[in-house]
Amino acid sequence: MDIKTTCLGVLAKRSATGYEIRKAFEEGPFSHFAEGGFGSIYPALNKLDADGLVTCERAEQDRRPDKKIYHITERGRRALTEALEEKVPGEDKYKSDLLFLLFFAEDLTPDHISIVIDSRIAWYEAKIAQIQEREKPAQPDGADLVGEFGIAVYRSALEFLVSHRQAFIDLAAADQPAATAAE
Amino acid sequence: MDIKTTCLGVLAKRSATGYEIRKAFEEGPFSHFAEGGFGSIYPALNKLDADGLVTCERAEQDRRPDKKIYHITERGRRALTEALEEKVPGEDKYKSDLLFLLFFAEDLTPDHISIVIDSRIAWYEAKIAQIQEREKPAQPDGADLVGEFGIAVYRSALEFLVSHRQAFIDLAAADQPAATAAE
DNA sequence: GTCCGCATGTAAGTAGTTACATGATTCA
DNA sequence: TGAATCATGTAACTACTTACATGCGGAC
Repeated sequence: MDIKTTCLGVLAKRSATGYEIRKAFEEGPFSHFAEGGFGSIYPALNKLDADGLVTCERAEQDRRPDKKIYHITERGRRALTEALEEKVPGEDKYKSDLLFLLFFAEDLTPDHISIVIDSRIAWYEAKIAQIQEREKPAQPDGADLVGEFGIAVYRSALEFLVSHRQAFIDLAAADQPAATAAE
Repeated sequence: MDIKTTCLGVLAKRSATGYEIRKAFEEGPFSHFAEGGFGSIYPALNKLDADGLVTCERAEQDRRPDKKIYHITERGRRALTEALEEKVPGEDKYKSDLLFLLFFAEDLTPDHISIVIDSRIAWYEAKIAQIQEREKPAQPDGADLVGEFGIAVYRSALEFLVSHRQAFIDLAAADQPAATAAE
């Protein structure tokens, strides 16, 4: 999804400033599939405004620069559903730097492999905890179900890493006899 | 990973032409985390050649245009390991269009949701089957372990979709009483 | 006789990242 | 006094995608 659509997605849930949209990309439930810095968010909001998909409300603040609170319009909502319905997302490339790296485990040092795997394990644990923090309502909505999806996938990745950690390290150790002997 | 590094990754496993690299991105074990069309592969190979990270062997062919078979050099191998060791991949954004779409299940039609979920289920099944086709050696290498990782993750995503398919469809149906009534 | 696979490339365009620029407030 | 948070933006750059250009061979 492009940055305009993801901004529209955040605004469909609640009105927000560019700054808040960025926080949503970093922390909230959007952090699992959206990203983007100020350099892409602000131009995107300006374009959405020009296209009439959002409106901009200027809010003066005490001893702070003005906020620009963006609200989604009816046309914006329609544009979002159209963007979502227009294509069936056929696949998700992992495009995972971790898998790419582990693919070449034989060519790396055991040290580096263990650092990488351990930090990823910690990251998965933190992510799962973060999603679980939000209490589940009796009647879950799309966001809740997507959160459960995330937990299921993160958990299986986490378990795999925990159980295969040593195997990857052994691979790295086995293929570097020269380096090990030299030191 | 950028296109130059992924090309280098393919060439680290075996020498190949630009055309074959693209096939590797589409079919082989690289298809899980690498992608790129001719428009990015050929310029990347030229740059790698200019930088001395690969060499280019011209192979004449019977009644066909010349092939350019690229081989990785020692410097290329070093550049690859350096690229892999230089940063610890801290996270993997799903950047998943599917999750983004399901997040807004309430705003979509039950029909669209079911099409999307069913096609994704079929895709996961095909992917898992494709990875399992390669027979496992007694002594698995990085590529084999990464394949198992992929299967574990795909399988948990698949199971989640199968078991929550109806819940997503119900969400879409529940929030569109006006549309349903109007028709 | 038309489409698919093999084979390589360029040019124009899109999208997004990174770095820069500004400035007040609050907390340690 | 220095860093972090709030707050918005621009300019330059990087990287990749899409469309175009060319052409033979083989299968249906």
